[in-house]
Amino acid sequence: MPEIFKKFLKFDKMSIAELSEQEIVRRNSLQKMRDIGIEPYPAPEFPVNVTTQEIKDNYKPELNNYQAVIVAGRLMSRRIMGKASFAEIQDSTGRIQLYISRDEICPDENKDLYNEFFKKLLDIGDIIGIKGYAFFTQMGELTIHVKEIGMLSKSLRPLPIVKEKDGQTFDAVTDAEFRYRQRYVDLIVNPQVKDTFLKRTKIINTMRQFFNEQGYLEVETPILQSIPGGATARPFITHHNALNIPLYLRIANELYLKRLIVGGFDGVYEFAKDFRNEGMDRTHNPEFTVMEIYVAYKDYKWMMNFTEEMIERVALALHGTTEVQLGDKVINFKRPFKRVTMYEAIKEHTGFDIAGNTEDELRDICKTLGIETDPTMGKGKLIDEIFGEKCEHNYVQPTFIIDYPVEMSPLTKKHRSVEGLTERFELMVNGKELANAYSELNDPIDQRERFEDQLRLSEKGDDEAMFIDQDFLRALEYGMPPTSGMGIGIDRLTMFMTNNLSIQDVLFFPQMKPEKTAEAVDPDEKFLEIGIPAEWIPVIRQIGLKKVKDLKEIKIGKFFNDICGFNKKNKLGLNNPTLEEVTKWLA
RNA sequence: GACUCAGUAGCUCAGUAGGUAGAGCACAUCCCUUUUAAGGAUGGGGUCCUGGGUUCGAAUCCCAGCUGGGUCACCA
Repeated sequence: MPEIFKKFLKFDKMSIAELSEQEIVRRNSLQKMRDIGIEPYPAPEFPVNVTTQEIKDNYKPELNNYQAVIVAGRLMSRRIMGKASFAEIQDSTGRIQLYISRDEICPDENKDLYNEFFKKLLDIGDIIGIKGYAFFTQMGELTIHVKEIGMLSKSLRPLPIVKEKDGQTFDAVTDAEFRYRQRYVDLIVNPQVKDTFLKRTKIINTMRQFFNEQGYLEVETPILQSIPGGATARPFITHHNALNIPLYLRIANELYLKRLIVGGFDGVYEFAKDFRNEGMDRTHNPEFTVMEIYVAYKDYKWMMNFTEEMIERVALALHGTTEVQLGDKVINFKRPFKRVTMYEAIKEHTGFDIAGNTEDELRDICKTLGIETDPTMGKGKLIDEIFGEKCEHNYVQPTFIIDYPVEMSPLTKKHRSVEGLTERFELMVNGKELANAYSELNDPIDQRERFEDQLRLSEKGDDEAMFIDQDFLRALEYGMPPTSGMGIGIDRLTMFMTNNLSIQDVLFFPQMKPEKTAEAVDPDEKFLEIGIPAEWIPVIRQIGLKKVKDLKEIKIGKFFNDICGFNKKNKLGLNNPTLEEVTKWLA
């Protein structure tokens, strides 16, 4: 029997033809463990009493502490030297070395636990539990001297092997597709990935604590909305069967939070997943996290102070300093942040003072600056274009851009002193918008007119103009106190705070195209039924024909060539069938 | 959506003016009681992303597609 087929014959499960050599070895080990009485997936709890990090932080030989530790983790490397071995396990806090001596874990005559279980049946990636004591090796490495070792979970798939020495990493898994589709593997083998996500949670916890200290209330509002309001974006649409109505995944939660301010809360906030059916790139994922907060009796100037205090606090909580590395730049989140009006920004970066300019004048300015326009653009849109093209990218250090044109801000209160503007700010960091805030529009008549303006835009073909939310207007008509609200992109904030330039690196599971699922494989019997000799079945599977049905769709000549070619190429030594025989198989 | 780069062993990657597919780690077998990214020896493992085309011959050249990355466009 040719070597190549031995692995296929050990199993008769239908999927076995798909397995790599190493996966087959591991499945064999799994069975052998059971044969010698070791359950590879035991049920009882395993009473861990310490983490590897705690031992590293606190072990002192002179104190003689950590002499009865119980730790559990994933086996990450192994160096076997006869009757003694070194290995590393990794728990949620890091890695630690193990020292295992044959005669200590096998005090009796039977040395199977060491010779069979540890040396042969255990694999890198298996999850084990150990009992032992801490000590330093002659090389000065903190190590656990193992007294007992036990199986907690068998790993059937080989992990990528990543090695490291003196901070230098070897053979790191860098393939983006692999890392995002199998984030669980990324987390196991790339420690800095875990760190990013720990920081992400710390950012959220710091913000939450900041809000709660001031007595603001964390709330939840609907994700399924019948009118997707509060922002301009294309929504995802779904359908509710019982009500037989379309529902939309929220693009924002603004209008619901304001309803709660109407209802009498002084401050409400929500960490919210929003969904937008638009393009994906380094800074956009279809679902993303936003924190929105609304505080009664405040205005946007108060909110600027509040926002910079919050962000400075986050930076300090994470880094102990306000200076944060981002790519080749250092961003300083020390408050106060610079404040620049939109008109000042445009004047500074283009030389044009556009205050009081008409739409036609703005259009001419755009032409001079080389900015493309189209006739549907109104005054606000033109100003927004100029800012976006010529100014935005210049604001690397945190800067509040304030006082936006009214046309771009349908939910914002009109400016207290300047005609045509609103009381709005955006916080720019590294040339990107990080936060957006207003003095909220609470005049229900003005709000209705703004919605109607949006409706007209929609009728002109702008598919992103806002819908009119009649219930929201009804709420405003009961009276909403003067309120300031702010929204901040948590994914972007995390990118800035963790020095990641892609949103995919701050989301555990970024959106990907679905993987093609491997086709099921017909079992041997199906192939035998149509007269194919057993020794040819693996060959047929290897050339990509997984099902008997596939054989009906292939040309006989190609099939004949392929299987004989495979036989020759791999030196299987099989006797090639005749063309007549093959024709019968496929008949 | 446009342009562009990439896809070779479980992982990281070589490779060829078209001519039998390579390394390191991992894996298997054997030797070794304090090793350090990797002790020594031997060995197994590939639909070179998929499908067409050119050719005596394609992993390599051409076309199309799939998946991913980057840039741009669109968009908060």
